[in-house]
Parts: sequence; structure tokens; C-alpha cells
Amino acid sequence: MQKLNPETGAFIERMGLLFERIGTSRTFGRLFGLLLVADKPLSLNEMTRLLHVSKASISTNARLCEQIGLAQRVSVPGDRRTYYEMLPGSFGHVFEVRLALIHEMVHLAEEGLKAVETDNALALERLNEMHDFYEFIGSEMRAMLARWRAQQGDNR
Amino acid sequence: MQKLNPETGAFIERMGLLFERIGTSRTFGRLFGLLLVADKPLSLNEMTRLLHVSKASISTNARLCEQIGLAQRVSVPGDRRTYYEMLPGSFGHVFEVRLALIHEMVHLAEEGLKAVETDNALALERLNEMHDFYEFIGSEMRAMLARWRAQQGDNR
DNA sequence: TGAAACGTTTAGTATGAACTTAACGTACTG
DNA sequence: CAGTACGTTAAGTTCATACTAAACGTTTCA
Repeated sequence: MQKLNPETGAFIERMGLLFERIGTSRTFGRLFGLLLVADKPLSLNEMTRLLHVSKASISTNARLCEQIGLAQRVSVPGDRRTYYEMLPGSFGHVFEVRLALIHEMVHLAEEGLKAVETDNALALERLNEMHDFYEFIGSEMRAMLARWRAQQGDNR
Repeated sequence: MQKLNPETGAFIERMGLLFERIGTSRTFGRLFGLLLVADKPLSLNEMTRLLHVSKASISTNARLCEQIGLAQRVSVPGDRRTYYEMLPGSFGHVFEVRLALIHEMVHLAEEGLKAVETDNALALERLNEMHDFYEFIGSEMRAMLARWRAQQGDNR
């Protein structure tokens, strides 16, 4: 991993753009992409060099990756540097963040049902649709994730 | 809908914050929330008054709602104003936007598999996980949405 | 025909997020 | 003990996004 080939560089940029659209920073997405295609754990300086981003930004985003559970730190005896490595199951983690939002939607619909005037039939109908939709989607997604994980577990 | 009661106002604010987290603007979320709890189609001026947002911003965001398929315009004979009303099935539409992202993830994983060096076993493994995960999730989510819609259709 | 109402467009502004630079603390090394 | 490497923190800057204000074109009505 001395240098990225152009195709890999393009992949990383697209990861940046895509992650930006789902609410993270572009740099975070690029970093995640880099860790994804790395052939070994990477140090901050390596990531800085490969992504052309300041060390401070890499440090912040790498720690963020770790906190969310997308990557782990790797240490080497006799080496002061900290290496980062992507964890398996990261995509499930990313997905869980969305699940939490779905759950908030359910909750918010309930708040809405309490808030509107009782004679506002239109609003009640829409809020009920909102509630039922996100409850349905949420529970189905949770089950889906569990199925995926069970299946992954079997393949090891 | 002369004035919003405090609870409804709070609901709308929470919608704004939640939508902000899923990538839209806060005002867009608030507007969607307002249309959700409205007891009748609302004109631009009404929305401006209720949300304390400039007419220009309302105009832009309302049109955006319409384009995405979350709301429709309503016209009244002998009235030059344009009214907006939330459409049923909006939540499914919002959900479809996420589905498109999932599909892009699958595509991007394929790009990644072509990009990395063939001897980079770690990357290949991760990219395969990414591909399989999003393909699984994507097809399941599509099926889930279809089930929801079929069930909704039955209830009319 | 002049004024008012309505929605849109445009130009300017403000705000916040995320980056870089630089300083810092610590720990290792010659 | 001086010098260097490393990661983090803090201050300052940049940039994009989304807002407001104002002007505009159109339509309606007195």
C-alpha cells in the first residue's frame, strides 16, 4: 500500500461522495473506503499520505470510526504508532444507525398523534400511516439484519 | 389552522431536526411536518405565517416536496392561490430514496472488486461482504416495501 | 389603467460544519 | 538531556448550504 492505483483512488472518492449523502463527512467516507481496501492496518501517517488530508482530520475521523465500531486499533510491540483496521460486520453497524432513525420516526408519530386536535381527521390518518409504516419497516429491518448475521455466522 | 398549538409546534420542530439528520434541510422537514398535521391544503402565505420562514424558502421547499412526490398542489376555482397537500404514500417515497442508495452501494462494491489488486485478499473479502450485504438488504427492503403497499391497498 | 395579490427568481448574507495549521504533551532514542 | 516521532487538541479559516430581502412578471379587479 505504497500508493493507490487510480481505480482504487476513484473507488475511495465515490465512497466519500456516497457517505456524504448519507450524512457523514466526505473525508470520513474516504477514510472508511481506504480502510476497506487496505491490505494491512494503516497508521495515521500512511492515511494522511494516501488521502492528502491533514493529520488532525485523519486522527479525528479514525477515532470516530473506532467509536462507531467500524474499525479497531492495532498495536505492534516495539512500535509507538497506532494502526487502524476495518472490522468485519461494519456494514451491519452502519445499518443499525439507520434503524435507530426509523425507531425515532415511530416515536415521533406517537407524539404527533397526541399533539393534533382530536377532530383533525386528516392529520390523524396521516400520522397513523406514518406510525404503522415505520413500525412495520423497523421491525422487518431488524429481523432482516438478524437473518443476515445468522447466515454470516454460519459461514465461518 | 389559524395557529399551531404548542405540542404541534414541537412536533414540527422535531420533524425538522430528524429530517436534517437524514440529509434534508431543517426547513424542509418542518414543512413536511406542517403538511402532515394540516387539516386542509395550505397556501404559501399560510405556511409562511405558521413556520415563520420567508415566502421564498417556502416556495422552494414546497415545490421540492411536490417534485419528490410527497405533496401535491391543489387549486380552487376562482382562487389564484396554490395550495399544497400531503399525499398518501409519502413515507414509501422517502424510503425509496434510501433504497436507491443501497443499490449504489452494491454497484460501488463491484467497482471496488475490479479496482483492488488481485492478491489483496483482505480487501477482496471485505468488498465481497459489502456487496453481499447490500444486495441482501436491498432486495429484502424492496420486497418489504411491496408487501407494505399491497397491504395498504387492501385496506381501502 | 393603476393597484394589489401571488408565486418565482436572483443576488446577497449568514451560519455551521469540517478542514488546516500550529502548538502541545508524552514517550522513546541516541 | 537534546532531539525526534507520534497522536491529540485548540484556534483560525474556508466553503457550501440554505436562508432572507428585494425585484420581477403575471393575473385579477376596482
